[in-house]
Amino acid sequence: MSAAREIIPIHALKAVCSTCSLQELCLPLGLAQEEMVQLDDAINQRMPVRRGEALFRLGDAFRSLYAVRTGFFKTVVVSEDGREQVTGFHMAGELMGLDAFGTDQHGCTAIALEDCEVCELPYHRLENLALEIPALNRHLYKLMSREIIRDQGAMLLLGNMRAEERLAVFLLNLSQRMAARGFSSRQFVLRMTREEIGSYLGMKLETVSRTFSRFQQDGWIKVQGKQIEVLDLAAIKQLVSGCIGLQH
Amino acid sequence: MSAAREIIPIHALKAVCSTCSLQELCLPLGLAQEEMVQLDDAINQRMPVRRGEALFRLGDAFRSLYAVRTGFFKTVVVSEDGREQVTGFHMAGELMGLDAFGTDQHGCTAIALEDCEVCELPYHRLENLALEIPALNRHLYKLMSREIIRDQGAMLLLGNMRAEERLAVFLLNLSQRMAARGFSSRQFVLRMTREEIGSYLGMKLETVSRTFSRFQQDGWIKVQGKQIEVLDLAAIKQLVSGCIGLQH
DNA sequence: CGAGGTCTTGACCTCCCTCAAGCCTTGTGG
DNA sequence: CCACAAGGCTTGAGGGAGGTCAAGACCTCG
Repeated sequence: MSAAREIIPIHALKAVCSTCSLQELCLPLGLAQEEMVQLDDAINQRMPVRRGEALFRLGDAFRSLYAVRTGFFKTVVVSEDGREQVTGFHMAGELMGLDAFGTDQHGCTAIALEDCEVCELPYHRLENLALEIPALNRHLYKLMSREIIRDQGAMLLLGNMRAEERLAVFLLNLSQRMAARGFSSRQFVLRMTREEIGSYLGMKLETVSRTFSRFQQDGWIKVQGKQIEVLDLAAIKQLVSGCIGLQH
Repeated sequence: MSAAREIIPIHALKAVCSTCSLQELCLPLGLAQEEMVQLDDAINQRMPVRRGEALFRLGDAFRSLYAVRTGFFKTVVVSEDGREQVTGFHMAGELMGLDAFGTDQHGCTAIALEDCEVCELPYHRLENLALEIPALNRHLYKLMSREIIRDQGAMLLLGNMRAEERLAVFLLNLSQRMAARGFSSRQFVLRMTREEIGSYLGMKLETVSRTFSRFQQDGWIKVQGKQIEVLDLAAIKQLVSGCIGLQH
């Protein structure tokens, strides 16, 4: 955790929102050009995080939000008796730490599933800037409420749906998020293990594996370890139709 | 709970935070006296909502947050195929609508489980006031992040815990929230049906009923329909120990 | 007082978990 | 560069928690 924070990029480039390719997906969405330049000043340079490292941990003092620039994170909540629940997977342009925004402690742990880069958004600067730029303040509200809605979708998924449906929702969601970032929506690599998928979806890793196999037998997908190819999107959508699922 | 309703002053005035008995639980928490008076101006008079009525519905234009003054609400998300997931129960001092804050549409439906009164907090006034009062703005952030954490606790509950544990967490949580409002933590009336409890906890109403019966056989609680008496709090806590659960 | 909603309880069944064995992939050190 | 270890994945067999279906009791409210 502390390791990550101390590493400084080699040619300390400052990340700038105003030229970032992710601006349509990330914090600056909807800001005017001049406001975005103000935001640039409030953001710390790109920080690398190595695979397996924690960006922050549950209970850490909350100082900053983080935006994923490249790579893939999971966030987890751990109960006292050691049960771990994955609460989300996060890719480029998505913010982490909103569950602690305005408080003094992080409410979950964020772990890099591959080598990543993040932008750091120090809270006090962001707060001050938000008070000056109403559009930014409103956008922060919006991002947080979107997170609430996402979590409520996850509750519906965990509370009401069967293993097949859960995994279908998961695949569809991932596929859509890949597409939104300009990657193929039909072929992608899972960055997380079966166990992590299972934890997120409330099922055991064996059930995840079996369900993948069944989807493959049905000709819906092709699975080769972490490599997924979607063959019959319509069939998967059919299964999920009527579910609310995991909008991100 | 119904007792609370009778406390209402007869000369129905404009709701004012600065004199409200719920201020410690509600929006004004942490504001200075003068700031609270400003907040008074931004709040609409008490609105009654009849049992069974919707305060707002999923998809409705978002115009206001609502604070429960008296009574009891559920919020639900309904998927297209009609599956209903209860996402929360809300009692005096708790805000509803945060999942839509800063957006233009409500993300869930809020239904009164008994005759209720709410305070309406129009968004545009709240937003303007928040830009003037940093403490209020920060408190709004905090309320939203608390909601996110609460939902993540629910995810852990739905994803990892067995029926017994879920119901124990539910009872404990309710008991604590009653206590925080000055009601008995040992005896209370469930305002929701078994089916609604089940929906919230991701189990069927029969399982809720059976689990209540088992708790009663074990001497942990006494159940008479909706009337619950907690007999052995320690045993229930024991069952829940190590779980994160549903902080509110 | 009766009707409809709510709750309890029983019997049965199914989906998913558990346990186990073996294979595959990845990374590391000789 | 290969070998081996360790973690990750798949698949099978069996069992159990909770779902489903059904019947009847109990409220509660018009």
